[in-house]
Amino acid sequence: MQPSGKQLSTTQRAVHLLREMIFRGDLAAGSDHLESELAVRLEMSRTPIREAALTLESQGLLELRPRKGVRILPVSPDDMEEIYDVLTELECLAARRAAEANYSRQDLKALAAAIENMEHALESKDLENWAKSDDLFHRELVRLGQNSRAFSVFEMMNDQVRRARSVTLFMRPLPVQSNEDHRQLYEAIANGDATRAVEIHRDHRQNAKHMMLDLLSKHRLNSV
Amino acid sequence: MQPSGKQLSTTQRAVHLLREMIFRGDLAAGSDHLESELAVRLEMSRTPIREAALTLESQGLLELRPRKGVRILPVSPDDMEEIYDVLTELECLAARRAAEANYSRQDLKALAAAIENMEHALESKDLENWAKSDDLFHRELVRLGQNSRAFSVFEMMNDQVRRARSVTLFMRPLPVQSNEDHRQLYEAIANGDATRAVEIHRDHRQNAKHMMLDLLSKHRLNSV
DNA sequence: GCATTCATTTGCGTATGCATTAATTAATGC
DNA sequence: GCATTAATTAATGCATACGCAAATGAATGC
Repeated sequence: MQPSGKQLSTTQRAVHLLREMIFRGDLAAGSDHLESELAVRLEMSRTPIREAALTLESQGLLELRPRKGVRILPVSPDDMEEIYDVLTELECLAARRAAEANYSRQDLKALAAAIENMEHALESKDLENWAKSDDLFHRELVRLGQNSRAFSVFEMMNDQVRRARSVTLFMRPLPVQSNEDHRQLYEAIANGDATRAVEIHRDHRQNAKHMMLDLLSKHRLNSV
Repeated sequence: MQPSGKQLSTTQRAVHLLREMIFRGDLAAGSDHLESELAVRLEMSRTPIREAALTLESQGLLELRPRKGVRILPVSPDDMEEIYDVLTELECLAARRAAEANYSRQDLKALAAAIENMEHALESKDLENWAKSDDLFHRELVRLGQNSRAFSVFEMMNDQVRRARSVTLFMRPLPVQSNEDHRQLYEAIANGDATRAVEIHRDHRQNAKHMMLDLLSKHRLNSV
């Protein structure tokens, strides 16, 4: 949502870089890092590091602990459950509002495109791309819900899920049902059937949650 | 949720003070304030002001605009609708989880106490106290939902509603139905009837939203 | 008198410095 | 040898300093 033709401030760069480092696992969950250490690593002074850390702290990605440095927050299965539950509600809200909004098929074409991409990816068993399109689908769904606050909370929490999913992606069975759910949701929205849209999507999300939790527990992943 | 026996850091004080100033209307919605101006006003340097502003920005209370100072974000009726919609979902999630949690009446006593206070306040037409207890009820409900993320998003958004409600409190009819709703919700939770709990509370919240929006529109309050 | 350009001001972004205080290690007593 | 306390270290929280860029105002040309 930033004007893209702008050169970012050092603080903004710090936010981006730290996020990436966290998601790439470069800064492992549970690890501590001194502000000054990060400063040399990103070749900037402590100030932008601190400001970025403050931002990321309020986004729930890390924690500033005096004298211990910033701690990358691990996400436990219980955390995961919390996150999925919140995401479920926000996405269902979006689904309802989207269905009520009388969108044309044209308005929904990004959603449809995401579904097609997922189906193609699934056929060629390209899980990475499937995950990417799945993500896009959910994001587009929430965008269609037209609630900027719901959207920003969604983005925040979805980031955490993404991290967990990148770990479990190749442990799970092929997401055939998932694609089917999405297509049904799309139809419900296009038909303006809010009740059904919510019903489908709530199930979809709860299934996803249980799948994730089962995987985490089966593989003894107590934190991601 | 801070350990209360602790002396706060300057930055934390700045956060608290700025919040208060915003909610008391001391910093009016839509107004701009230079960092340096706030610094002298709170008798501290720019650094903690900036850090506090960054925090409050990510909580949606204000916006940092280079060279224009921090801008206290006005809340429009559309914003209000967004906020109510998110709150509705999060509180309904909490209601469902609370009902599923098999709480004893003992566990629910804070909830019951809030209801009683509301009823007393209503009898003596003490709206200020009614609002306070109502707030407590909703907060306790979400707490019982046992989802820390939902809780913190709730708190964030509830702050904004509180501001709007303090303006409209004396414009509205006596909240008789509201108390009745709360009592029914309490019973549903105590009886472990999740479906009914959600049903009641969703209605309750949607009514509150429409009441608020009607008041804002009737009184031409385009921003709070 | 209006516009355009140049100078000036000013607020922010970032760096740096410093005092405070927690953590760690050394030291002393038992 | 262990515990308790003193000394040292080190990281943060905050203050301050500074350069840049945007906004404002002055000056010059037409």
